[in-house]
Amino acid sequence: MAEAVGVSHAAVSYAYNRPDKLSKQQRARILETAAALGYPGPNPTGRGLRTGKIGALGLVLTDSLSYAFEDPGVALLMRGISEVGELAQIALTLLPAPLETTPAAASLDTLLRGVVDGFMVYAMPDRHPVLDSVLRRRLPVVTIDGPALKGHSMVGVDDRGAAREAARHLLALGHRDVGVLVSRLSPDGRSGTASHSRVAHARDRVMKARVKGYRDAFAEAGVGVPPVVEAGGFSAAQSRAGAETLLDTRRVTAVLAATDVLALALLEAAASRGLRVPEDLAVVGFDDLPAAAGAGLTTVRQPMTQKGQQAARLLLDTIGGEPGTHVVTLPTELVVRGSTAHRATGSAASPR
Amino acid sequence: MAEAVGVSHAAVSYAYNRPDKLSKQQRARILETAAALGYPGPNPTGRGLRTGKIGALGLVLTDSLSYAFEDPGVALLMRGISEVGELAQIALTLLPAPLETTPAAASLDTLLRGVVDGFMVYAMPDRHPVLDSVLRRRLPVVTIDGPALKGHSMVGVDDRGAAREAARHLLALGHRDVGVLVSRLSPDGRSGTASHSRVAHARDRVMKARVKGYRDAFAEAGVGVPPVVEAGGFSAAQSRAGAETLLDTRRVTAVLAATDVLALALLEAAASRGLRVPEDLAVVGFDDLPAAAGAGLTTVRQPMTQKGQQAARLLLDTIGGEPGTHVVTLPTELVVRGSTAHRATGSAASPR
DNA sequence: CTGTTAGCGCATTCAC
DNA sequence: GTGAATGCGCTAACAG
Repeated sequence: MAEAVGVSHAAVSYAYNRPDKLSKQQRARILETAAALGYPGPNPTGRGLRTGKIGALGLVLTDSLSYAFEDPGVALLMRGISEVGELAQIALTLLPAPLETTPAAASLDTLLRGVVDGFMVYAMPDRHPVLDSVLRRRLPVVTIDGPALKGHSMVGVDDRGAAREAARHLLALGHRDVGVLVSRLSPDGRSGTASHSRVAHARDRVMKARVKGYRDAFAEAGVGVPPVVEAGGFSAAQSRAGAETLLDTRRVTAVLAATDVLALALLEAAASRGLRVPEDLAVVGFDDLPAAAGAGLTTVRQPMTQKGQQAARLLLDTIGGEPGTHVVTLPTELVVRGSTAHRATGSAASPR
Repeated sequence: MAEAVGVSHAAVSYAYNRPDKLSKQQRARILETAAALGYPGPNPTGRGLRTGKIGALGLVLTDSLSYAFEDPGVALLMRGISEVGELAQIALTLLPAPLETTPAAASLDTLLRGVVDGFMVYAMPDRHPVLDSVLRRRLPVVTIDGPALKGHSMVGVDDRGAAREAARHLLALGHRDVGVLVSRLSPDGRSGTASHSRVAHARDRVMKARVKGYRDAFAEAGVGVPPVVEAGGFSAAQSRAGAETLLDTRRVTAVLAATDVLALALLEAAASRGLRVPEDLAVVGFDDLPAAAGAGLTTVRQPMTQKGQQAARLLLDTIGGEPGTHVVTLPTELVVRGSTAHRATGSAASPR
């Protein structure tokens, strides 16, 4: 420490944090000699230990971070978080929540060791062990898209209601042979047609809620339960494969894709086999990613950036000591574009 | 602390970090009572203070983080970093490097307070004050795409050489009336046609290097220096505006766009005014973003993900105590697609 | 205004 | 094997 240069220990601390508690010249001299000696200023770790505040928000993402960056939605979410974080001079720390197959000890390491003031948990399947780790830290937590954690805030949308509306749209257009395409119902890598039981036991709350919403609409309309095909994951390759599977095995005039990534893959798959959209195949997505507009995709818009903003604000408030458990539900909106702008005629696209 | 429950202070530390230095049952009992008492395990801040290692890499991004997520290249970079970081059980902390117009005190706060083991600095213009802050911390630093910092490693590509090749490609196709479109030469918000002097004093090294490369090729070919139009920033809106400006003010048969985002904006602008690509207008981009392939864009491929991987590895090595300053230059490659697959005829697209 | 004191939670010596 | 002492760098409270 630089107190060797004249003053005492605490004085230099004041020089940095409490300019008012020091004479102007004293402070100037301290800062000056600090610069001369190459003292980098108060050590953040020491300060953190003392104050209990680090200045970083943790964002816990499913599986590997490297996947997360493939998902355009995650970028929007982070963007929202950043906007709020920057204002508060707070950094954003990305914490991967490893696959459950990883050895337990190692898997929780990053979480348990993450130097943050609180956590935001995104897209975590039910019963994921990482939830326990996060809770164990006894820091403020905000979940995004659930799960609802007792005593913690949460932000999300009404996935079920929004999906219901998407399905109603298709039904109103006259579609009766409709397929449902989801990314994954549970993180076990399975793909293909999903049984009723698999849907019922799905651990991905969001996918499950959307499927439920779709079914609601079919039940209302007195139309039979639509078949559900699972891509097995979120990657572009898996999405494309799922789309192909659906088109190969089902005779449908329309598809309810539970995410835009799936819907976009479906559009490509349809094009590659010469299906016209929406004449031969109508497609509805979910999310309204930036790419959806360009592709003319009818989809459910959900405000990802706002989700991030809200989550960050909620977390910051909780860290700041504000009490209360908030559940924020953001609005969604069905955006009708070219991929469904057509009345179904009854001539279903047939399997290959 | 939980030593009230039987054993002493250090024992519980051993229980977590040195399983070998404790009897099996002792350790089991400690961990068990810890769980019962809800002890979250060693406090990361305390540990960090003691060991000097935090378990997080800082990524310093230009301007605001919220912008950063608009840039598809940043996502690829982060992806590469994450792949390496995850393996090492290291978190990634995003640090915004505020605009220079922000009050100095506040602007450096996040950097100086960031609790990380080292920094990766991306796309920082020359003489940006944030560089001083980073250096002041006396932590390991790796710059990505420069600037070269004495005593620190750096990873990048040969922007000038790659750009030269892109320009040669256009020249070989017979183009003589070529425009250059760049995002920004210096972070001062200026846009429009850039003077020779503005190019010479550009603070964005990457843009400057690419322009130089383009010019190299024109000099080689004995063709006059191409005009440079500056979009003024990286956003979609600015890119589009820059594209319009170029097409409005210059009579060109081809454009060298210094980034794919610009090239894609150009493609849209061209389409909206009925210009055929490549017949009326040839376009070459730079980066080879995922979207480039879909758009049939001829472009220079640079391995963004690998850049991230390399940077993270280099930083981890340095943190690990490995000495040496490395400069890693990754390879690039010209990818020819539809946007230039045509010989120029001499009939230049005319300004509106 | 200034200097002194105490401890934030931990990992690591060193004795036992 | 185990326990006790030391200090990582800092800030807040207090005494001058």
